[in-house]
Amino acid sequence: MNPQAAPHDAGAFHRAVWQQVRAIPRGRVATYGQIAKLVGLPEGVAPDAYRAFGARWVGAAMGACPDDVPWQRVLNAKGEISLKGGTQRRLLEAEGVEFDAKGRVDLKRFGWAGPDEPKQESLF
DNA sequence: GTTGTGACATCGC
DNA sequence: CGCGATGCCACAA
Repeated sequence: MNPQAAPHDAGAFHRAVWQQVRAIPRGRVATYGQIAKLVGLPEGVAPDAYRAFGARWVGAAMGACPDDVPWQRVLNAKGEISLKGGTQRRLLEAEGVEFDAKGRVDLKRFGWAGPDEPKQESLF
């Protein structure tokens, strides 16, 4: 159906994003690009376009995500919070995520490798 | 229907 | 490592 139309199911896409965000273990963070990649390429969307704006669609989905979605665990590629205010940071700190002086998280340490990565917490 | 902006990523300097 | 510029889709006014 919709061989070429495939008008990018925003509803299904948003849902897929939320589902993926829910998979992020506590005390772990993921980037928008990571989530976008895990969700996969929506039908009818060019890989280039997805690479360029997929992460943004994820962010857009976050803006409408239900409360049961740990949106706070989603950060940008720099490991920093895009939103202003200190709400998100405080929520992450409550989970054990550390921030540096620049307000950035060390993705090498708290970055989520993905669903392939076991939920173990061998941080040390 | 056009214009503008966005919870970003990547490349170059 | 930081900053600037670019890419390109969807949605709101």
